[in-house]
Amino acid sequence: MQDKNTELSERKKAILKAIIDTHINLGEPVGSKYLTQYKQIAFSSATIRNEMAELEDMGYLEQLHTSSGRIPSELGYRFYVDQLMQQYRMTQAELGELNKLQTLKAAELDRILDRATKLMSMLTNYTGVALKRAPARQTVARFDAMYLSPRNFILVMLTASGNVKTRQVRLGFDVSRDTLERLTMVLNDCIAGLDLDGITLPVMLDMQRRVPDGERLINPIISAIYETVGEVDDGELMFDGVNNLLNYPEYSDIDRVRDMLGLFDRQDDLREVLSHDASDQTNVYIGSENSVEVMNNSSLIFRAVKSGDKVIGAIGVIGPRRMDYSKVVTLVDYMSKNISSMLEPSGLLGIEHCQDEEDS
Amino acid sequence: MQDKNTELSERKKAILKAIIDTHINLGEPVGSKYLTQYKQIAFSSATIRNEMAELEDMGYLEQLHTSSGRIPSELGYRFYVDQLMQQYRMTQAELGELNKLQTLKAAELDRILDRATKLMSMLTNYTGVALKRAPARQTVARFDAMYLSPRNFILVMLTASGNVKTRQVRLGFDVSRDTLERLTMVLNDCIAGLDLDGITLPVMLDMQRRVPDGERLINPIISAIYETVGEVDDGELMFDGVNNLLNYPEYSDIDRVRDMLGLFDRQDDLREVLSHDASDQTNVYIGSENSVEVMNNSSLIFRAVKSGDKVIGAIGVIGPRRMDYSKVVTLVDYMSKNISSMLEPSGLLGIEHCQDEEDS
DNA sequence: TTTTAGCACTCAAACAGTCAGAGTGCTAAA
DNA sequence: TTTAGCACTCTGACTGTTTGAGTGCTAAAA
Repeated sequence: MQDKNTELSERKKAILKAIIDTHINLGEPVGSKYLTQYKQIAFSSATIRNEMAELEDMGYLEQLHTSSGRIPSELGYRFYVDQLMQQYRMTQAELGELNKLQTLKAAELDRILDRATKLMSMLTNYTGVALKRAPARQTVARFDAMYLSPRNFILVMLTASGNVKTRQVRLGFDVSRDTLERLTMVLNDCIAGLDLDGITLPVMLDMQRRVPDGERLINPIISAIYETVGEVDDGELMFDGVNNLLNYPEYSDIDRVRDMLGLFDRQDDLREVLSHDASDQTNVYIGSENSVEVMNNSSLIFRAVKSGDKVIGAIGVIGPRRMDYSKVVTLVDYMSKNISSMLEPSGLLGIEHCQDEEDS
Repeated sequence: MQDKNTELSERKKAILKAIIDTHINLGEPVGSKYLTQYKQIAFSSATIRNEMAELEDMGYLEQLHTSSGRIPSELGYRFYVDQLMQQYRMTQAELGELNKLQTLKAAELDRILDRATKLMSMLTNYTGVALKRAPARQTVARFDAMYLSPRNFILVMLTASGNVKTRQVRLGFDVSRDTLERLTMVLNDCIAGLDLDGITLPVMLDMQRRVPDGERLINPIISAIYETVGEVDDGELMFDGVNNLLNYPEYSDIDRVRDMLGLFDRQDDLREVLSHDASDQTNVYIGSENSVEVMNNSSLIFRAVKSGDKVIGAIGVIGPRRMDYSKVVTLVDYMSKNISSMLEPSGLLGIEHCQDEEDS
């Protein structure tokens, strides 16, 4: 066992890099003989073998059994990501696809992230993920109502974070257009800006007094609001291209597939990870560096998406441990910056003191 | 080969039923000896063997190899579903879960179907699917706008089919509240009720004249409308519990899993099937009765969901061919009727001649 | 001192052979 | 018409063998 502090020699680095590069490509253990074809490594297989043995002692490589080639260990991948891999150069086609996102410049964040996720999965052939963060507390900033018929209307709610939620309300009795208008006014007046706990009995009684038919009307409205806004909303998780993973032999085991599908189904683990970073860098979690157990054989690369200084989400890619780190890091980087630049802070949360101005 | 027209003897029916019941339970070929434990079949294994051989000749059973037990053929399942299986009795727990859906009585169809899908997958342990049909032509019945800031507002569109779509619009210049109000009025006046092809140049020019700042304002608005309403919308497909399927040995083959995930990913095949039935009955597609090739080893049970006479969607379950038909048919039946009854026609599409009344 | 050729060694994967067990079809007796 | 019994078939589990890829080590070459 050699001293860990020893810097790796250039030759060792070259060999390690070559091993990881080919393993990422082919997915199989790499043997000493195979490496002789690289012109950067002009030595016999025997020499390479010695180096490989040392690299294994140092913890950068692993062997499945005595007579198999080597595969990179997590430490190996880590070193590769930190120091070895070369900058990926995006193709024109890739740049073109990525820049298409600009078309959605004026659209909602949901839509942007959704498209971005699809794009990432398409360009990388892994699974694209994105998280839209939920604000700490959901409050409705503004109410509006759309009259349909005497017993039907649509309640439109704009949350403080700039989301729009709608909810159809059906009543057992008739309501006039005027009443509806009055209702919107009172809602904006009394409970806009309050979080759900703020809607106390006195508030409700007050509203009931101020709206015609209030005794019958207010209660169903409030519960509609509760249902819609109060939905457990820890942030929306999106993903695309889960079945891309099935093309990699790493996921040919049915249990692995079950694990991954479960991960995407339950969502909470991923959400936890993705929302737990506000830094201005691209995170690379290799295998078990991630605390989520079912991801121990996968890697996750993601980066926060910001609007100004505010983290409003994250976008990333999940794939096998032997992922094309160079390419994925570059793409995630570019994509995240791209989206962030699309979201000038004035745009998305630009609700200007709407409450004060509202009342007639 | 016996005459197919011959009615099956009672004994044959009992044996066939027993075979299918146990195969559905255990998932393995059923042998003659195993069947002797049923008290309804009080014969020796030799007798049963003879009957089984005949049932195979008649096409109801199949054998994987000479010395294996029998499994039901598609014809066998068909006969079972049509004549043999007994009525499933829902448990109290199941009924309770199903009836919980009533809480959403006043909610949108999306929400109802989404919950219903989850419920179906949960109760059956297969995959629940639902389709919300798209109307023949998407038109916006009503516009509304919510002012956020001088350069930001939210456009709320109510489609003719009762859906609400929202779209944030960000402008490069300031717009006043009054202008926005005027804009809504003009939109409702000029293009509400029109389908997208109806928005011709003259119409747009007219609108530009009638709104302050119209030359700059109308164009981005129209393209926002196009983008939002014109999205390819063949009906929304939802599903839940895809990974339930992984628990069945039928799907332990990675290619099968890939096929199924692809089916849910592409959506169009399923959408095609689910939207192609307006009957008042529960459809049972066994294996290759379904034209979708990747579903040849699965079964699909679904039923249209109606609002009055109008078919507005469908709900169903996908599972392995040896599905618990009795249970699933009963649940799908109940669920579909339940939802249909929640949607009195007056409720969901109850927009009453809104266009005429609108103008000031 | 470093590199390399060569050789013995190890292990997985593919293949063939054997065996037990489950289930069958058929025949002859009940 | 039913059934006991037997010969037969096929799968799956297990074993042993072979092949080939790749290794570590040693001794010679550079």
